[in-house]
Amino acid sequence: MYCKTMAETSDIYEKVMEVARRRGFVWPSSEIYGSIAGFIDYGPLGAMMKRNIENLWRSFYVFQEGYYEIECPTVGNEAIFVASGHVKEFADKMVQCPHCGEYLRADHVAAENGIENAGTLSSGALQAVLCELPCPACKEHLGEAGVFAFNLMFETTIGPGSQRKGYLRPETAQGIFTDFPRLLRFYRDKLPFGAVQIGKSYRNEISPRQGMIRLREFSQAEAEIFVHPDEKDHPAFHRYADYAAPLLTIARQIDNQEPAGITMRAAVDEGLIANEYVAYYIALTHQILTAIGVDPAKLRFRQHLTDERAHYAADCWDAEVFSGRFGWVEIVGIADRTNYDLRSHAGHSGTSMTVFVPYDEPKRVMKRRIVADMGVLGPRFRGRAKAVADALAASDPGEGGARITLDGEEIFIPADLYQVREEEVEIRGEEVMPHVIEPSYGIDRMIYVALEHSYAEEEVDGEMRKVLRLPPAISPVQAAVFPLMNRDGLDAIAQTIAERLTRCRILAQYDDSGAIGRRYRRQDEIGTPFAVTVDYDTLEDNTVTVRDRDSMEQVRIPVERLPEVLSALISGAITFHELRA
RNA sequence: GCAUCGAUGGUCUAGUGGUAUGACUUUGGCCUUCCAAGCCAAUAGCCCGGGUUCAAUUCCCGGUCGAUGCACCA
Repeated sequence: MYCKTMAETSDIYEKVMEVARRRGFVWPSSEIYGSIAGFIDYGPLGAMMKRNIENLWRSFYVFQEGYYEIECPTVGNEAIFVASGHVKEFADKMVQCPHCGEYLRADHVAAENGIENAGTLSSGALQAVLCELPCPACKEHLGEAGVFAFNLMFETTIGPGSQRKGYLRPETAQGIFTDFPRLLRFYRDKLPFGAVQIGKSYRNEISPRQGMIRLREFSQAEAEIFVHPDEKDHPAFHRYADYAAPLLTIARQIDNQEPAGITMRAAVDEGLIANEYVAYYIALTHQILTAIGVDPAKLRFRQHLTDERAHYAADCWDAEVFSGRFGWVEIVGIADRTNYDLRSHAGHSGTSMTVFVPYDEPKRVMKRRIVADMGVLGPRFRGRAKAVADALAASDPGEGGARITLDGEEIFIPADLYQVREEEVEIRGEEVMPHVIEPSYGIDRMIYVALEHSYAEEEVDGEMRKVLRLPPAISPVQAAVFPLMNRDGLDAIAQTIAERLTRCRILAQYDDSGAIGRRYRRQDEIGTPFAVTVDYDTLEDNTVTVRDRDSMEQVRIPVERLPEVLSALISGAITFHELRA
């Protein structure tokens, strides 16, 4: 009865999650009261690994790129999300069939019945259309079933009396946009600049059934980079110009082709990627994802199809990682969002969201000014005189006078009530509304794919060895320290070594329980890259063995060199193989 | 959200209208000079709520979580 292929594909997920649960990476949240789908706890090792991944991300975006991190509340007032479009757009119009109780997407039912532009109809219009249509489940007429919006944002109220509506943010980005004027000051009024935020976001998913992949509370790492709309060349593009990444362009998707490895320079030159900024962050993302242990052979960058991408976006690429369980999973979205967000917030808030960009040389232009004769206008228009003068200034006067419109009333102003002056004005620059380049990372998904891709089973002496081949930089524990025997003072030496390593900020775990082989296996399973063993030779010459998780090979080094050697191994400054040589 | 199926120590599992099998793990002890060795012992379990019944882990209903299909996925 059960589909065998499904059982096989879910294998890797089951295995990874079994280890993750048992060893303290990921747990169902509030398990003792019954967990709720879409919420997870990170256990001790998971929380450590998550922090390591976030720090690796920081090392790129904050340290390399110089985009400072900010931290905004997860609860935002309604106005933010009205402006961002989430209140209106981040919702599905739904209808419940009065006969069978089925929940349906109202616009989909309409579209299936040949209604044009069903997706753009208002709730009221949909309601009218749906009355006569049959429920796709039970075929009865939907009748007066009410169309309601199911918004994916969690709603809350702020303050006593619950007067004020708030939402849990569905993305961290809005906090950066709403701080734009402050950030602009912070970066001393110059483009380009960027800000990043790592934090929780919330989406009340209808049916989150994909474990760690689709969560209702999840962590994002987002960067918003504000650039001049006409200057989308990245100042450090040379860093990734020759970096090749597998690109699944729109054309290749239409032709059903595989992604092609292509350098960023070529991709921009050939117009495959909209600009250097987008290309730059595609390459940087490739670097980050492979650094956390994603298999490069299972990584691709897929360009959003024209109808898939938001109408305001100039270009959008998803970093997709292949999961044995979920297929190609979107991990990162990299979009050129143009000035959509800033324009929207400027409009709704009335706050200027522009940057004054001075010209190299101030421009002198002849400008025609229309100056009203207030001495006459004042008495004639009284309270409206100022408005008339302003309208006049913006008008285009004809021969005998100017026609202006004020409060819907057309007024003719004779030419003798104003002067037209041709003046030379100096223009020092212009107000520019920046465009936004947005790389947006799903941290939880990064953690899952890092675990899945690093999970390995191999046979050693007839026994199965489970090992997480995590890159040392993201392994929750970086070194294990064992006494070969739990006696003859070996244990005391090993404990001293473990303490010394932790003082050097290498997270080391001491373990003297059970046979040495068992202890190696325990650490293999949680991805600890290196294990130090104190043996009887240590008593003679003060050397210990360092064992490499992946090759299970060992090398002897003096105890005093341990912090230095392990640090180099963990940072990748040297490889274990080079150490052995 | 609907439909089908499932849920037994930490993990994987056997089984049952009369409180539960085995293995692994874990802890303590013995042993052990580098990859889950051996011996002894201990800890620990029937998803939650209601119903039927003298008695429910088992049967029924509802819920939660998970798998699958449909729907959904800004």
